[in-house]
Amino acid sequence: MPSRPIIARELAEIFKTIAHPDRIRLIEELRSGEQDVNTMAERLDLPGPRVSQHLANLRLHHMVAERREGRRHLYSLVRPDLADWIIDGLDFLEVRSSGPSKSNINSARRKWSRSDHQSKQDRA
Amino acid sequence: MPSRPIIARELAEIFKTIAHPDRIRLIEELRSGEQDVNTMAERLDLPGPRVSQHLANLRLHHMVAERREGRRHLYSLVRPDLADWIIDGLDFLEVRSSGPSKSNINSARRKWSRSDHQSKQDRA
DNA sequence: TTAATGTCTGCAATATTTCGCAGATATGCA
DNA sequence: TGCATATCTGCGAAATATTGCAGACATTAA
Repeated sequence: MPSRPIIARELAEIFKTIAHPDRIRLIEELRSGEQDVNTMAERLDLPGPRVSQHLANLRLHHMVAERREGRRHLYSLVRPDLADWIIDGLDFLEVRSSGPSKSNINSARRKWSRSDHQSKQDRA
Repeated sequence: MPSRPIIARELAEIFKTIAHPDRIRLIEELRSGEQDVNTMAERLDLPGPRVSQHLANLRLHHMVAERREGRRHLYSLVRPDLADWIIDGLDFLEVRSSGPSKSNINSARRKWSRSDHQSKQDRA
């Protein structure tokens, strides 16, 4: 029974599901808690249908859950620590001159990490 | 300066680079140390050129390093803990009936994790 | 019912990845 | 030099992913 190739396939699915800038931003956005589609679309400056599709993708892989309240669809992370694990990937950012600077990375890590979440001017 | 979208792009690059079953198997294979292309191709039962291309992809993103010894090209992980981080992603495997069982996952985690590396019959 | 709001789906165009294979390059040995 | 071994590159076909947009659906309020 070839369990390793199977596990590799499942892991690849997870990575593919996450491997898009918009989806990563959505996941990190949801770190601060449940939000509806429109709010996220505005905050991330993305067209509504696109946000919707990305969320559908994430939901398909059980990474986010949906809950309806009136006409709004509220999404949340099934496993909030998913956001932490993703950020941990920054450790493996290739070191090259053209990339974001160390300070930018650390600032992103700080902004996105664990506990600090003001919702207003942190989208600079 | 929109640092968050930039970081999200870089993270997405990392995820895309890893998001393929063959590449994940190659990375986990390299966990036990430097190996040449042919050995990996045989052990993973993949065509040589394909292994070569995947490794070139990983090298492009500085995840593996190449060293030549005679006519063989030896590859190794730049950051061995990359393999651990990838395995940690198993935590986020969607729980569905058709997926690999919990026991399979844990067995894979055991096989692939930290310290145990016999090289022969662990490809079952 | 009608209108407005919030979100989703379908579709077609485009872009990106993956794959297999033929042949190129590079090294070592006779 | 000529041949075998080890690996790489190029290229076209096929599979997937992404995007924008038009319109559909569902909920609420008038």
